[in-house]
Amino acid sequence: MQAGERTNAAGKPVSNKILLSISDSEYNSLRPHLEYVRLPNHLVLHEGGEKLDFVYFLNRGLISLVVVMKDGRTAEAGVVGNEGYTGIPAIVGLSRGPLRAVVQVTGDGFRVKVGALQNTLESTPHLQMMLHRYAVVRSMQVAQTAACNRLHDIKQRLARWLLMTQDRVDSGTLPITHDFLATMLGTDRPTVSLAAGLLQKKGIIEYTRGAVKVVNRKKLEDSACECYGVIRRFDGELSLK
Amino acid sequence: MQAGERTNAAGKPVSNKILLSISDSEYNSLRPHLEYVRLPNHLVLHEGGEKLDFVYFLNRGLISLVVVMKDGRTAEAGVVGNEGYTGIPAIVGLSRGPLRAVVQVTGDGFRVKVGALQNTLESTPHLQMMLHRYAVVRSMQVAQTAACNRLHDIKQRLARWLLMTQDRVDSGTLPITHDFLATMLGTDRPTVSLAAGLLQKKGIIEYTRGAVKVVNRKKLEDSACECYGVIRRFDGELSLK
DNA sequence: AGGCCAATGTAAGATACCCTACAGAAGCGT
DNA sequence: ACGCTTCTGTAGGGTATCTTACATTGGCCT
Repeated sequence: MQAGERTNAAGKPVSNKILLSISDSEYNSLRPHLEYVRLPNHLVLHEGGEKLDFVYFLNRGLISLVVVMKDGRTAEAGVVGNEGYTGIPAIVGLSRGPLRAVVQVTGDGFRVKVGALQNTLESTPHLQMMLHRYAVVRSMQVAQTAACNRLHDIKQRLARWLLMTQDRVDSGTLPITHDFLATMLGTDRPTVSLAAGLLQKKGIIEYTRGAVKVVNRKKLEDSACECYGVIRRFDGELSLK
Repeated sequence: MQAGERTNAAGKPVSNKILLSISDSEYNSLRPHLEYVRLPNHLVLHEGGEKLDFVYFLNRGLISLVVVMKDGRTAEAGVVGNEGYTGIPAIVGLSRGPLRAVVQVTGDGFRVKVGALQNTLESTPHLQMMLHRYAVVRSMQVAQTAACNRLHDIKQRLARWLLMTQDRVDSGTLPITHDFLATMLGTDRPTVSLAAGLLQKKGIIEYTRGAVKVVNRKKLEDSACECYGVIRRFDGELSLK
């Protein structure tokens, strides 16, 4: 193990940015409670409205936060990568969260029981601040998404979504079906197929069954709305100070 | 002054729920920094992207939080009433916020310089927790709005918006123009006029120049999407614990 | 190879919404 | 009363999207 690397009690290495940003002593308070977890595609970490049992700190991969309406229609409200964690309501003492958290890109991370985290937080002010700050920054991202959902068309939103996702994946290929995209983008499958088909015709992406490959990143950025850049810049706020 | 009432240093009474919820000692720490302010319609408390100088605690009225795109189009991402405050980013040390905060319903409240609040917070853990909890709850509301903007049509959203606004106003009449509604709902004015005209034909609302009156609250609720109830219930989380 | 299921292509009709333009009406000041 | 400004009514064309339906394809299992 190299100097500066962190692991949990079982020796699993940490690459979550929040866990890496705190002091040794604060990290050691939390360390015994970190349980390593693999996060396979489409795993639901939390169902909207249910009790929050765990908070998840991601090492790799991507989690989608999704609002589910009564009729089953869905729309993504935000995403979480290794800069953050899921289960924000738990850190202010709320036992339930309204959003579905689902793995969008396979990865791994650590989970902590809500009670254990709450106990730990009393003696780890810096960690507490980082968790609160992340909550605020993500709220900004959600706000931008709210406006984007209203003001930008499906082609722009699809491009934005692909960019945001690709930023969290090592390879250039994303394991995604049109159907899944539809639930994220809050539309239906044919509409996604149509928009994706246009991007493909322009040589910006290529896709086969269940896999999208970004061919021309530059052009994809040109196809996206300003929201991609705006949201990306919010992430920068996390490393300030 | 009755027992249990609170005032600022100048004797102005407090009806903001957060300021009323904290202990005497914590309130007294903050009290010297509370400056009473009137909040007339359409006053912009904060422009998106600019420096956050003040945090505002509302007594009465309503503040809209609006995302402004580069081309000038806008959409509302959330609202603040006397249950909350504006300037959330400041409480986690961020100096700028992305949202425009504009007075939607005339009211009043108190403002505190960001620096003074940050200093005070170090010795007021309960206030700190209330501020953080409110930030999280509002984030839930914004997430619901994000999905609502995508999945529900203009009639439902208009009804929801009128309900949410009426909840913060004493009278049944809201001083609002269609044009202003359009910037909130992220659409154009004729679309608002059309939707409002339908509600009026059904005898649910009545309006004249710049004023909307809710005639049949019950039917208005039936016209709104589920998001009204969902968001309302989130507010309930603030009084728990 | 054959069969099956999931994923994608596509199309036609319906609808909602945007955009632009203009007319009418209400308030306000002089 | 007059004119100005702001607000609202409305219309018509264009576009994006939803809805539904069906055909086709690719991959996987046996």
